[in-house]
Amino acid sequence: MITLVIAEDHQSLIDGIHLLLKYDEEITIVGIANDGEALVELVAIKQPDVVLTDIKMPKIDGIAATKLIKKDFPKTGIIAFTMFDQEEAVTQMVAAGASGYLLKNSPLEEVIHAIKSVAKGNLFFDKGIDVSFLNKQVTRTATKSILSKSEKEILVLIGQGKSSGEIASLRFTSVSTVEKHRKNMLLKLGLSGKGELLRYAIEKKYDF
Amino acid sequence: MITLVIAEDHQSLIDGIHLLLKYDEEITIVGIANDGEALVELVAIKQPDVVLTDIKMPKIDGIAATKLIKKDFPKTGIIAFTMFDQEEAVTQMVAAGASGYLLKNSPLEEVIHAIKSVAKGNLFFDKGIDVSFLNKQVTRTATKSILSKSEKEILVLIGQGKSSGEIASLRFTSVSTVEKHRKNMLLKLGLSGKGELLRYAIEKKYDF
DNA sequence: TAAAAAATACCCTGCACCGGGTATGTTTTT
DNA sequence: AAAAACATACCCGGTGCAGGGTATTTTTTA
Repeated sequence: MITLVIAEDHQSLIDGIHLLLKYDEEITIVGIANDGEALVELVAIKQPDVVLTDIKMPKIDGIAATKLIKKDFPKTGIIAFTMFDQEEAVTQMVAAGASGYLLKNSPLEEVIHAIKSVAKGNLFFDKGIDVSFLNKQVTRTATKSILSKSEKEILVLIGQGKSSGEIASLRFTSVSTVEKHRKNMLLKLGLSGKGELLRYAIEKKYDF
Repeated sequence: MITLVIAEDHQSLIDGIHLLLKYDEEITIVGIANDGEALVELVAIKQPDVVLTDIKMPKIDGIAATKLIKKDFPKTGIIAFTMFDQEEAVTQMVAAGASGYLLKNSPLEEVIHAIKSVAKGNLFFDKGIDVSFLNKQVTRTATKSILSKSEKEILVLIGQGKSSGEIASLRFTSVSTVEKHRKNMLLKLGLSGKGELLRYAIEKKYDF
């Protein structure tokens, strides 16, 4: 018997999975959460074999929730169930400790395959996912640079529509510093042009 | 017997609805589309009683598809099934001719209620929807200004990260004209500031 | 057909951001 | 302890866009 906890903010999809697993002998749903915070608490109580979770969720997103769960319950198998097939989302979920990645535009039966596969300790990736870059991850670990703490803070503020001047005031630094961080981010992210940082900030925020 | 066509780009949700309606005596699914274009074609062939459609879809979005369907088959009941509860999305769907509006974070059983209700000729709105503004629509019709054709085209290009110069080349007009349209849009939309048009363009594009 | 709206195009000012540097102190990693 | 990364702060030049106008032609609506 495989025990399962689902985290997903669309009740309709949860109901669909419920119907699907209703007559399945192997899998039992032992809990449902509508946001990341509830998920982490629920896992601590129920300690399920497998967790199926969305990435974009209220309060805590799926990536952060996965990290928290894996820290306390490393043997829990976690499957991401989302509509985003972007490389970065997959990479971050895998880095957080996920064992599987499912797309919402795949048939619902895939959910069963994924759960059973992950419960056995295997990995499961949707066929729509390009896993080739997971090798690159090793290479990338060196280049993993991504953004520093200050840069991330500034990026969030940019996403909120703040100007460099406003950001400088909020962070008690000079405008020069903020602009320097902006330029460094553009370099790191391989972007160029006036609005591209704002675009990046908005899209990242909205995606997961 | 109620005949139903579903349009939705997430196969998993379609499968869920399928399971739900499998043993329902009243409703039969006569077709499924994964994008707006396929939906319009399918409706012309099957002429269903009710259509359940997402708003955000490839090729043609749900709003445009609804208008096309209503033009040729006005007696078809159309229900929007989406995760957006924003006033503008609801208003536009209703203006396009939709008879119902369901949210994806509602229980799946609501789908049955909505379909049966709309099949009888009634309207059905999810309880999560604030319908109070639907009265305002009358008032708004005068102020319906929204954006003109050229303005919308330019807004889409802005959302794609194009600069005013690039947009001018693409549209074979002068930069002055593009900038004039930008300023008019800022006024119409009540926005101000450097990145706000880009932000608006990106958020609208992602929402529906 | 007259009036309103949209599309076209230009003027000027000013500012926020980009692209390229340089520099220095701190923190983190090796 | 040495090297690398980060955070801080400044310089200059250039440009794209906002904010404020004005004006003409075409299209749409009343």
